[in-house]
Amino acid sequence: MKNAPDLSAQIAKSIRDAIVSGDLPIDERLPSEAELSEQFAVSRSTVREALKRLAAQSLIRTQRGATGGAFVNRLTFEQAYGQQITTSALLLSMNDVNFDTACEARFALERACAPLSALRRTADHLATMRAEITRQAQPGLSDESFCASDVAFHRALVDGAGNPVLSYQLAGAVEAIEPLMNMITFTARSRDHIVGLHTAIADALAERDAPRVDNLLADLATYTAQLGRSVADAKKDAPKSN
Amino acid sequence: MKNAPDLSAQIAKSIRDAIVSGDLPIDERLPSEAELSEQFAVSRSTVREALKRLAAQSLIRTQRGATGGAFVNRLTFEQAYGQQITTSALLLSMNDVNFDTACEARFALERACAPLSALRRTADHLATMRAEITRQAQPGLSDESFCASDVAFHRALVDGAGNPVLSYQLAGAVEAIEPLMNMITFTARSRDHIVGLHTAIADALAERDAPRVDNLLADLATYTAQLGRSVADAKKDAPKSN
DNA sequence: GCCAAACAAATGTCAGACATTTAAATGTCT
DNA sequence: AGACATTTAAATGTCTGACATTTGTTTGGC
Repeated sequence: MKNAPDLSAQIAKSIRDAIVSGDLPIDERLPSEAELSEQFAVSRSTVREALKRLAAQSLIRTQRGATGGAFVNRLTFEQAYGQQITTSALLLSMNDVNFDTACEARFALERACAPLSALRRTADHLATMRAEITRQAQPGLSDESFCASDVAFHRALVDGAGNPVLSYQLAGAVEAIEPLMNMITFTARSRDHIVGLHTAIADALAERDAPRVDNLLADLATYTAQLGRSVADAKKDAPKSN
Repeated sequence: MKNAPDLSAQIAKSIRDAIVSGDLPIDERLPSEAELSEQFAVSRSTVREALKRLAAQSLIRTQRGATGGAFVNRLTFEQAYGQQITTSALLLSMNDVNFDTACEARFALERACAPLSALRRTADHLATMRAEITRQAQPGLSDESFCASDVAFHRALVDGAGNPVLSYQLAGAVEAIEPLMNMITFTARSRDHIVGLHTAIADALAERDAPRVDNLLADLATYTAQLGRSVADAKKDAPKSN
């Protein structure tokens, strides 16, 4: 019944627990690989594999040299963002999550930020949003760049809420959808529509008009879902041109 | 300028990119460690360290034996939940995120789910919620168990939205706050109040009354934030009894 | 045809060596 | 004494080769 995990996994778990429980405080140096291999009564390679596992989760960082070693790493919001985004993107693509579902989740969460963002957004956030809107309106822009700018716009909106935890949680929802959106071809007309909504959202945020932001986001959600559906339909009509 | 990363990190990145880009499809077998070490012109240990990194991210799984090897792993929602929760919990504790901030994020996101949950919740979700309410009302319950039940209640609410992506994103927000909530002492009166709100929320969901759910969640958010603040104040008055 | 034994291929583990990096200790010159 | 160069030591990074273990496949005997 028990599926005995590898030694390296066991050791990684042991150290991970010590970190999570706060037993090993931030920036604390772990014993050297040689010492760990003695403590756990395994070879150095096994210890190293365990440490690499922890490093992959950003739980530790390693330094070479005389005063080097493995140190408990303070997980920064930046690092957590990165992990969140890759995990989310992978989750979506590997489980064939349809655009509708991802879109619904994204806009539901984003609307949750809207009131706070209307309250707290700074001039900086507004400036970022307007800059992205300008980029989005440029004629020669590729679909990919358009999507990237879209993400940046929404990131600014979310960051405007001034709550780093919220920004972190939203990172996955907002960014992971980008690959899915990249499959959409944005016509000039649809771009116009989106840019119009973005402008209206920025204006409403400028006036700190939370309800209007909410309404506009709802409109944008509906419109985006429509775009996605039209792509899905087109695919159904002409399947596998390969 | 260039901070050359370790070979094992480079190789991990290389393989990770191949997986993320879809170049290596799900359940595809990677070359054996010996073959990889030839391809990348490094030793087997280095390859193994790279593979352990990927395993720590649930990107691959390994099997021993004749037809064994490393396989591209389908990231399940379950696995992603787990990663999300540990990362979120660590992020909060390591960055001394205050209760207010985490609480605000949590309830903002949860309120985003409310309308969808009112629309789609099944009898099952309601039953789970009512069962947790019953548990929460038991007199002898420890604070820890009370918190755990609280989390379960809110998980059911979120799951009621019937959007797995939403559930995934919320997992971090809802569960990671548990350690912070565990620092609160729940008096009989505060438990009564919370149980009352939970009951009202379940009732409103039963009637699919989205606006009422939203209002009640707002009340709960306010009340929870108050509780947290009182704990923080008490700490400020009597610092470091140690 | 079936069962057991041998085989083969893969990961898991170990031991020891050497390479590289880095900070600290030491030595030397002014 | 202070500045600079050199040596040293400790740690991680990498390589090599071996053996252990697991597991599917093949083979052989009946």
